Amino acid sequence: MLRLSKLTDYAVVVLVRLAGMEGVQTSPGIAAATGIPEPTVAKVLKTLAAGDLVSSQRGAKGGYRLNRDLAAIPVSDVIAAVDGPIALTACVDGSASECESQGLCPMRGRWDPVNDAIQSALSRITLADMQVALLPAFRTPVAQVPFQSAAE
Amino acid sequence: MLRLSKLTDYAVVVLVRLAGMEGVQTSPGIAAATGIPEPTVAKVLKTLAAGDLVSSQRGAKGGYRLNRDLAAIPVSDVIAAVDGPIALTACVDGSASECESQGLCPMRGRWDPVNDAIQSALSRITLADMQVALLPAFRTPVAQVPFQSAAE
DNA sequence: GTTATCCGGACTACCACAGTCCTGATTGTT
DNA sequence: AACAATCAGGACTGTGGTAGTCCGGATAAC
Repeated sequence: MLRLSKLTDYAVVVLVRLAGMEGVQTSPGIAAATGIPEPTVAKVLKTLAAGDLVSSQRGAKGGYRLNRDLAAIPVSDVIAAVDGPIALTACVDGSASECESQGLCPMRGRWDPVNDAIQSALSRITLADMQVALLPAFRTPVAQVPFQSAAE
Repeated sequence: MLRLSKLTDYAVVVLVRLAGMEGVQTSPGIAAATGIPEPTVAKVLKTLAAGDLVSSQRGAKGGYRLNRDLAAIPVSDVIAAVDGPIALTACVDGSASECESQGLCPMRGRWDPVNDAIQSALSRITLADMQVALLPAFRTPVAQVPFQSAAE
């Protein structure tokens, strides 16, 4: 299923929100704006800060600020920051230390072309691309909106 | 991390092995040849049979046979057969039933372009491509095993 | 000094996957 | 006809990672 962590999705939402405002924004503020629970938002932001996607400012009146423009952030960067390096299988690159029986370990550099293809595909899609898909559905008041099955 | 299930990797190994022989092959035989535990091989083969990638023949002298050539099997098909439909997030396609608050569900059709890009990339890589990366490493130890089923 | 905020962990509950096993159904062989 | 070999389709359990929360400490504005 190629599962992608929910945190990564949250990260995209948070980053887009971060891009929409001027100054720094606080975790609680973003949480309120996005509907994502505050502790989770905080966790995501900390992760993104560690990945150099956002900058943080401590203390009162502190908050987070986007480092680059949305168009300069490929999805692969977000995934790498939140979920770690993009790799389909356990032992792909450097972690080829203990692959059971070294000789016939089924996993080899075999998935490398696949990894590369995915990495390449994800590098070409930026958050700006995802933002446009987000806009029509977003911005709608949380209230009302019985069932706006927009996507698809 | 875009984790891919181990079963999918096993599936590739099994399929490549299946392509290397002429007649039908049994689960125990493939298990011995690949080093993958027998029950796991059986499970993978059953899954692959359900996905129409291999055909099965019951009874004594039964076994499995590859349906298409390796070059005609894109990786995406294997992943879809083993891990289910390729989708990065939980609610992408039909499962848009209960996305928490319907109004501001962060996940939308937003990841669709990403999904499409990955799907497209995976469709262009076939098992034949992965086989070449496998060959040099394979063929080594554990050979010797005379798993030659009785008559052949 | 007080307050608001980020930092960096530790921590728990849960769910999907990995792997095994069991009971049938099918088919060739004796 | 009985037997043996094989696949079919489950159920089942242990483990690992993810999701989500929370706490004490550091930093900076007022």
